[in-house]
Amino acid sequence: MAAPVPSPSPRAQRTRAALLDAGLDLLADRPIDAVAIDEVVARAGVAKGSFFNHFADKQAFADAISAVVRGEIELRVEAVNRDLPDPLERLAGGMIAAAVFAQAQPRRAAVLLRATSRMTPRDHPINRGLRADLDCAVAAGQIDRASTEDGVLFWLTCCQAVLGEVADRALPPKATLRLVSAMLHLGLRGLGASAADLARIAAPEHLSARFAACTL
Amino acid sequence: MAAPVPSPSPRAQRTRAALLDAGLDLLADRPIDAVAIDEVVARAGVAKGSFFNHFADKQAFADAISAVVRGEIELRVEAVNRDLPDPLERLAGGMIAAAVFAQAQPRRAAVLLRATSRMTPRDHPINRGLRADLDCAVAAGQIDRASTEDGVLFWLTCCQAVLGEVADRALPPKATLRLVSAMLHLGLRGLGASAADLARIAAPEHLSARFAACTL
DNA sequence: TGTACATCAGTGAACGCGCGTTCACTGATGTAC
DNA sequence: TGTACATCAGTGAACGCGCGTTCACTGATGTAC
Repeated sequence: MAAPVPSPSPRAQRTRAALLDAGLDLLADRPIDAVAIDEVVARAGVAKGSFFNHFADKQAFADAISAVVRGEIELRVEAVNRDLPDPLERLAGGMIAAAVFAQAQPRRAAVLLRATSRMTPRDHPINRGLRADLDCAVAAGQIDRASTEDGVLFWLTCCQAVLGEVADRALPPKATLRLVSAMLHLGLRGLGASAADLARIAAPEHLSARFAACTL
Repeated sequence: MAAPVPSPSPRAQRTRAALLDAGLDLLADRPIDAVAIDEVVARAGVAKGSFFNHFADKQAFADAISAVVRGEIELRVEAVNRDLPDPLERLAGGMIAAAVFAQAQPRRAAVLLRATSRMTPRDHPINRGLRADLDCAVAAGQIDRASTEDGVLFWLTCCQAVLGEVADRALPPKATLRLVSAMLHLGLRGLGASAADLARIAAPEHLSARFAACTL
């Protein structure tokens, strides 16, 4: 039997959302240890005790907030890659999603950049997809046969650099597009993509369209 | 007149060094906010009051520690690049230094990775050198003409990925060399280096020699 | 639809301890003569 | 070289407040009949 999921009441949902919103804002500027629960509840407009109705402790709260932001990015990755089978385009989609998110929500991106420093462990779902796309691109002869592990590290790193750069410098849309185009060139060429693929995937007009497909 | 620098007494130097050592060890595992000054002084074997003889406050202490580690890496970069004029070799040298350091001192590398998350601001000396090498490589026709800014971001990011990977996974020397060779391929090719330059610079025997030149 | 009761979520006062910072004092190091 | 004095650095007890966590109570929401 499916456990009778005790879906939380609307009131509880509102309180939880208010706490998460407050936390998202506060964690954009400071690490979790420098944020007092008093601040969180004050900003959320709820009593201090309510905090512990929703989160076991401070760390659980921080984890929940990271999960929220990661989830938002993953949604964008799915959106921008929907129905695109070309593995190189899918790799590009990850970077595009990171960039669009950082541009639209620089403060939320900052939260993620601060969270546990380095991104996602080896076999996180987000990396599983990335690895699959890399393997697929190798199989299709679009990029060099090289260690997939190294490729994952390399590509994730490039995407993270874009996320950080756009969020830190609060780049406007135009500059964001420029940066993504440049980083796609650097990154995909590093993987061994052909000049033709590069020109196609990093072309500004093409990117523009993909950026648009990335909104929720 | 040069100010009569009041060079600290040997006793003071010893105390300061003990505090820094203790901090280096503790900050490898936890962020500064999660490290109590009591722990630092206990490990250093000095009285709590001494801490404030040497550091204005906790944050100044954390900054000093970051500076120590950054300095150690910079020394290795200088060592490995000494008398090497080829800009591509010098770019590789930065990555090699990061890798060797992370391999020899994974805990110190962890301190740096945790410190203020993203690396060094735009015009930090370490980046100035990197930018010069990039410009130089472009001028020599070894890599593509592209935005130097993007190149700095890209290369720094690759080096940081290597630092993190080697330190986090505590890679042994062999695996470290393998990773550096792979990341040099990915990174330098991304910048547009020729196949010949790549083969020369990332060759394992050549790298081995450079690794050896990187000790202090 | 109305009433009684059970459960769920919110409230804010209270607690207590951990930790950064201060300070008066002591001992060591260095300097002048 | 020896003595007196000044400065520098170390010491650890004391302080006090900030903050995470608890808890008894209240009000709201949902359910049974």
